[in-house]
Amino acid sequence: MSDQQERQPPSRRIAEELRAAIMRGDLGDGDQLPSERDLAARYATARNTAREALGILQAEGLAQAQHGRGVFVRLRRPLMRMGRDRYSRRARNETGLSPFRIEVERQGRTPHTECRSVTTVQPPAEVAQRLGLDARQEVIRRENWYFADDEPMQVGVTYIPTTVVEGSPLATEKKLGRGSIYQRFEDLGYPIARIREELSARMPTPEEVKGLSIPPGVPVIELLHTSLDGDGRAFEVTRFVMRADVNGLDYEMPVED
Amino acid sequence: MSDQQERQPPSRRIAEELRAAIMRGDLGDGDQLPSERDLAARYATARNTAREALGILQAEGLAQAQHGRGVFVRLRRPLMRMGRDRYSRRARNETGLSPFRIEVERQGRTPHTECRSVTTVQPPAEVAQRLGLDARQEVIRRENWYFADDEPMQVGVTYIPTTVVEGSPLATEKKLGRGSIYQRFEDLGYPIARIREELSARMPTPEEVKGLSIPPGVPVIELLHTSLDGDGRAFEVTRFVMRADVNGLDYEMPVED
DNA sequence: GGCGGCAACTGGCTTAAGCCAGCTTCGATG
DNA sequence: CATCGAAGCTGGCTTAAGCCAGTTGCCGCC
Repeated sequence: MSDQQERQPPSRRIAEELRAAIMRGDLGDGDQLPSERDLAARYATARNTAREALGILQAEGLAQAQHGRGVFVRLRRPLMRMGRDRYSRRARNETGLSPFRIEVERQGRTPHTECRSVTTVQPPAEVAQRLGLDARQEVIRRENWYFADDEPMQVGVTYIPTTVVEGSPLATEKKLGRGSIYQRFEDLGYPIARIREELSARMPTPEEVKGLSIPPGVPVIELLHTSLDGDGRAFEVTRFVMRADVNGLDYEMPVED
Repeated sequence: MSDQQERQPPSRRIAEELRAAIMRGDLGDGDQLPSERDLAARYATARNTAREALGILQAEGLAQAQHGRGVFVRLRRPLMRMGRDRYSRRARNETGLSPFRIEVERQGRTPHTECRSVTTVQPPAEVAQRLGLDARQEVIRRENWYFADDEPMQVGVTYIPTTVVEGSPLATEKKLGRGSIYQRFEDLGYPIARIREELSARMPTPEEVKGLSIPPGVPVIELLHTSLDGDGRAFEVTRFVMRADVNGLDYEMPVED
């Protein structure tokens, strides 16, 4: 044991040894870690100290506890690659699918989307700004949940100026039938030509943990998407919250001069 | 107290009440939370139970403990917006600066970059793949650390095929003098024309926590960047690890057909 | 062979008590 | 007025013990 290790409190030292075992591959995806009681005996320490060590690994996203079963190395999962191409007309025309469905099917899973509400609201300030609206102007708010094999992957809250969707089922209906929302915008005279995507990452709120079934130690990616037509008009803003253990972004694009 | 709250263990209920106070704005950025001992007295509970509650908020990125001082609401900081424009020749020519420096100065802070090593290595598999190399072919590896006002913001490990930088200080020198690495690539016959950026988010490793001074409950954004020239040749791959509390990405781009 | 119950495993969470170490504030002294 | 030391605040961490609740495996019985 190195000098640095010697000075560490036992909970951190135990965590360090378990982490090293995971990193070396001695403990692989899905493998069970020693129990709290087992570690306590093995390291001649209190059960709570061992439990603290396991908690450190969970907070780092390396392990996941299951009540009554044990603590397991968290599975590293293939990420869904969400990219610019998901908005392309070619992708839409070839498959008739929305960007999310394309990617889920690419992974051999069954996509399923659920619109949970359609309301008329005043937009958040950052949304109003991107839509070029006065904050008092109301917009249509659609809340969509995205699943793969019944597993929640992300949630998207879409804001659309009422003028864009007057008379369209987009303004009133949860169920829109098959096809992409962007085909509908095109039919309404708003063909998507440019997008802006602003990304950040943070820890999920308890509501997001619950709604998206996010394991401990897993952050979310927050993606603020703006759609613009050929004239540069923003006609839709969507705030996505994506589980970071199953979602990634993948952009390929020219460098502007 | 609602039925749901009534059934929650005390540590979660205390956390919930503190979280609500933060969300309501009753506790603002930088405000001190009640101490462990104070909460224990107030809720007639054990100090460790109160401590557990504060730990929940730290894990969510809402609070930060300081040894001997207290627990404080974590500051929400303005994000540096890293985007496609950071690679543009116009931005480079107008400022003579690298993309990182442009953004730090935009925030009124002092940028500072430090190359910590230049070595020749065999690339990781995912890097070899993106550079179109056999994994046995060696590449130049440069490790750069990026600071704003002496605060570490991100680290980037750059891989460049040796053929691209033969005879260039890029292959051998830590200090490159003023100007952008992409100007040097242009001078070497590799003008950047396209980029690919693959993004994900995760919790940082202990080494990253230490090196980047990441507060608890703050994830990192991992950005795998590939630079391509006009012929579609990849000439550089950089893996960035960015503190998610101070970095965000911001892309505006045409939708491809 | 299937089913149910029980024992033994597991994690979830609390308690009371304690000691260590960092930081802040206040009072005494020069 | 400045400095230093002590007291009192703070968080870091452990201990021993305990009880609750979920899961699993095994054994007995039908």
